[in-house]
Amino acid sequence: MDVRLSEAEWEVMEVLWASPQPLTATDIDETLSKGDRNWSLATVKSLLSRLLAKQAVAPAKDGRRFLYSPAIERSACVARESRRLMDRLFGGRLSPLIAQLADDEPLAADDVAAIEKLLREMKA
Amino acid sequence: MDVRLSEAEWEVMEVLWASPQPLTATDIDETLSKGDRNWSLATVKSLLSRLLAKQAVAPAKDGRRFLYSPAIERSACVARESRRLMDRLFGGRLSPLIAQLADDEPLAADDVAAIEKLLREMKA
DNA sequence: TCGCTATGATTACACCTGTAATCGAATCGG
DNA sequence: CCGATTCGATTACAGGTGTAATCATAGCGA
Repeated sequence: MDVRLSEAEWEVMEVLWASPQPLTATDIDETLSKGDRNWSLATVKSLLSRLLAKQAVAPAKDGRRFLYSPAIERSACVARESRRLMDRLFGGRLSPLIAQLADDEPLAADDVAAIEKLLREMKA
Repeated sequence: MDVRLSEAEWEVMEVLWASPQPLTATDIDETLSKGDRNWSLATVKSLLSRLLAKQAVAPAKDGRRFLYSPAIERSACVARESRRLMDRLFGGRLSPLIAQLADDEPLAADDVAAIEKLLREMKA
């Protein structure tokens, strides 16, 4: 349940999360090759093995091969990572995080609007 | 310049960043022992060696031992880590990050107020 | 002066990570 | 039916990480 993903494992999970269908190792490799990642198929299979070991993906036998689908939710993983960072670097407060990021690079106008909307909804 | 810190290294750096004075390895070990971290002095010294190797801390000889002070800025490290996470998990947008964290656990009222203030200042 | 102690340096070592090669079995094409 | 291909599984291997023991040495206390 408490799964920690390495960065390379994340990349594989992102492909699975983005797909409505279970995928084969080859599918995943091809999708990744279209991005900036250019791993060998063997590498992708290694990562899948590790993800299987930590039960982050679920295998379904399809003849001689496997179809893989995510066994954990992206939102849960994202929540855990975000919270870790916020706790570790900002003492669990959100506003310094925002200040930091906004200071680093000005926010897009629609991003600001989205945040304001969030705050309004939160109060309701 | 482009320093990546491991989590254990971060803990050591936090102690140095929090101190107005350079510290000895023993000082750092004692400070950490007061927290939840309970490393042996040897461990702290190992971490200091690694931080020296990546030039994240600066040593000043003080007789037979060293006084250590940070050689990189906390804000720069924090900015880099925050941005990495935002890019990796939220496509570089801030609002989904906030939505995620707020959804995960309601924000403190004063945190909300701080964010509103930030937004107002940003527009000015 | 001489052993004890504190200190940085060196070495250790298991586990994680990125990145893959290889192996053995299954299958497909001919 | 046989060789080529395709899979998953196993193994590899260097570099990072957490955690520390050990070593050499320089000074402190008696």
